[in-house]
Amino acid sequence: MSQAHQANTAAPTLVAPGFTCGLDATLKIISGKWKPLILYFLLRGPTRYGELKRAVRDVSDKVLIQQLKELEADGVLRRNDYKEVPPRVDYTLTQLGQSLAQALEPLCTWGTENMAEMQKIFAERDSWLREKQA
Amino acid sequence: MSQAHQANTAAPTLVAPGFTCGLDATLKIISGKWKPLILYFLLRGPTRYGELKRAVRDVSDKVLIQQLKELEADGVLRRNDYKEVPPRVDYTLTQLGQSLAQALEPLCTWGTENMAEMQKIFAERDSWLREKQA
DNA sequence: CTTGGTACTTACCTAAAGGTGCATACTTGT
DNA sequence: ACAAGTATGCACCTTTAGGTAAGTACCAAG
Repeated sequence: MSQAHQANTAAPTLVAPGFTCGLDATLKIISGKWKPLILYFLLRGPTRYGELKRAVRDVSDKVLIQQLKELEADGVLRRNDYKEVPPRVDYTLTQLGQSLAQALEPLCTWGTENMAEMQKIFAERDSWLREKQA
Repeated sequence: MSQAHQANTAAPTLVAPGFTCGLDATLKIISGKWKPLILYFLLRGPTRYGELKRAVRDVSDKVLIQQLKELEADGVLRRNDYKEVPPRVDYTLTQLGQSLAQALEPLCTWGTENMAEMQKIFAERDSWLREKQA
């Protein structure tokens, strides 16, 4: 019975025994408050930093830059520095990134299609939480 | 703090002006370390709490319960309490939840298909970060 | 009669994600 | 001359999501 205390030392088996499927791997990449938005937005094509920042509303410079770097390190996007004098930089999806961003589309669609439902739910959620907390 | 820029109609337009599409709404629901996994796993059908906990490896009771509650509040899953004496409870996707979970499949597929690439990348990432930090 | 399994709850704590604000180096517009 | 826009870097701070460890009520098995 005593299941040999498997040293659970973060053995990076990526695919956990049986269940987790590839979702795990994907989540490791898109987890970050703005990453999905960034990726999805980049589907529109090369985008300058400033555009991106204006598009992803309410993101701070620090975090935007940071997440862009991580996404770059993860090989889903590429940074293009034109080394011009007022800095000019833009970001593009790699092949990998494009397929990833496309995989996000159903989520976007779902959100759009259920927008109405969502609004109701987000309203109800408050009262629901309050009940439970009281 | 007061982003008084937009004195818009008090109605939170969910879809930010122009860009954000439904992805925003979706992200509000699936953001949570284990939520996508939970949803995706529930595609297999009604699942007891214990099963879920064993399936979603390394999640703690507190958080699992918590995320289940939130997902329930968000109307994507339903909790079934059989009110039996050793507690028996299971969780099922609602119609809404099912469509959401299905929208997650491409992500799962993507992760699976690019598993190899991911492994390389996760390895490289470390050295990449170290370089940049040094 | 102690242990284990069921499905939770609660109090407490920590790591990390994200936000704020300042600085940079250069150019264009007023 | 000075503000503004360009794309960042950095120090600092707050929030919070998530983890830990304990307890609950009940039953079955050893």
